[in-house]
Amino acid sequence: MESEAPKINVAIVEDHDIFRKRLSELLYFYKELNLTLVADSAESFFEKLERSQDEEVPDVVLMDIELPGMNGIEATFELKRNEPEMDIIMFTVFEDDERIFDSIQVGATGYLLKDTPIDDVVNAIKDMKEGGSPISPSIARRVFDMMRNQKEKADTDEVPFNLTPAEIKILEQVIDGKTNKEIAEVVFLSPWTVKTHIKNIYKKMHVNSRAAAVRLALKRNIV
Amino acid sequence: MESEAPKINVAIVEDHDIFRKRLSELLYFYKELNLTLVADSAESFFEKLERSQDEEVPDVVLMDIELPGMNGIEATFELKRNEPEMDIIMFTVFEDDERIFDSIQVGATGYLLKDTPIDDVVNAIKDMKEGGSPISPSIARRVFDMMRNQKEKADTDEVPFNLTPAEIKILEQVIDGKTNKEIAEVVFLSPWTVKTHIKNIYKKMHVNSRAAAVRLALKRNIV
DNA sequence: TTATAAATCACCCAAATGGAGTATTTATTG
DNA sequence: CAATAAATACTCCATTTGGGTGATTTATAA
Repeated sequence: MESEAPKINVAIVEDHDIFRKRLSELLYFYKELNLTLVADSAESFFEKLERSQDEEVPDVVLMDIELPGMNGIEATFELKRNEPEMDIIMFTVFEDDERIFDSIQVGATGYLLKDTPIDDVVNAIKDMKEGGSPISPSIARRVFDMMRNQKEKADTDEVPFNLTPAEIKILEQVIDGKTNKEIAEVVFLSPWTVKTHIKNIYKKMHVNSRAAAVRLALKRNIV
Repeated sequence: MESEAPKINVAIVEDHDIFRKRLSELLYFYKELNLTLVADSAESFFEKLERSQDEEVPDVVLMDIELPGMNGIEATFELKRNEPEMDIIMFTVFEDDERIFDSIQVGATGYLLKDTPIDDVVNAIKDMKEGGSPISPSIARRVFDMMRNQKEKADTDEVPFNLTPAEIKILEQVIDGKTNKEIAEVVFLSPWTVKTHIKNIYKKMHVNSRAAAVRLALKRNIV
């Protein structure tokens, strides 16, 4: 009965040197885990992720929210776009509704405060791999509150993607089922420019196909 | 002042031998027209259309509704799908609401009874090329009536595409922005089957891209 | 029983798409 | 003035689509 379950690959993204080191050291003691990737910024995390071997790709990411450059929520947004199956725990000292709500929106699986004991963090990681969503109790309370009056939040969310006027114009054409070339003729732009706009639209809307963009745009009447 | 305007290319689709011949002969006398394509069925019409040179492609089609095999309304539906700029006059001896309504729906530009004098037919053709929609008076009356209580008709139209259960299932996946391959995995089918279904969906929905299909499906909540 | 519709799988090919870069110009705003 | 956002244009490349054709199986209706 050596290792029944495979080790869980864990990554840490944390800019605070002392906290990062301490967390790394502590996690080494847990044989169920395999610390494969440690970064001090979202940017370096993505770089390292690209270069990592298959067997080193993290299953779980402990993501600090307050990061220099790209913050943890943006990073999670990007990460879930490309690696939807990766579980991400947001780590923060703050517990404001905005951050909690946004984190959930962008696809975080868990949300822990930084004062969570290391044992609980490890349990959280294991819980997640079994389909759970570990959340610090104080955070959970906030989440429940938000759930109760989700209406306002939902309304706030109706002002979603900050599409520029040019992008909206092109998105409308996409919704009409036009090809890039056809759109280019309508708006008097080069097809390449149209393509660039569409790529930017995809990034902002968090999709990667016309069909998905149309669906989202109609759902949140951007039309 | 020879030929100010270019000749209008005209096609005839009519299975009744005598009527077709007579119409062809009469049209020859009109120098504004250029009879380039005469067929006795929708099928042969499409065949000939494919093989016709650029300068022979009809601008206007005189389409009989009562045809053996594919009827004139279906043929118009198909034709407008591929040649939206082509003007089609429906020709028939009947004047029932169903046929009139369907003809308009599939994109016919004009609707004439077969007893229309040849001069009027020629005028109808010229009218159409100037943006008009020639309609026999008795037909026009019916159309106006339909306009007045369009509500019922519109409701009837809300049950539009007879998609099969399998097709609906796949359309839902398309709406979710999935690729054919991804859909194939979800529904346990080969990607080729998925593709076949999607092609059939397009035909039924009268579209030719995922974006357009999604838009239509959402507009008429097929979801 | 013979059409007919539905569902399934397959191949070919041209066109369109999505993704990742690079680069210039023009506002706008701190 | 420098930094930033927006708009514009272009290249390369792999993947996906859309369209055409053809074929088999099953079920249902004429």
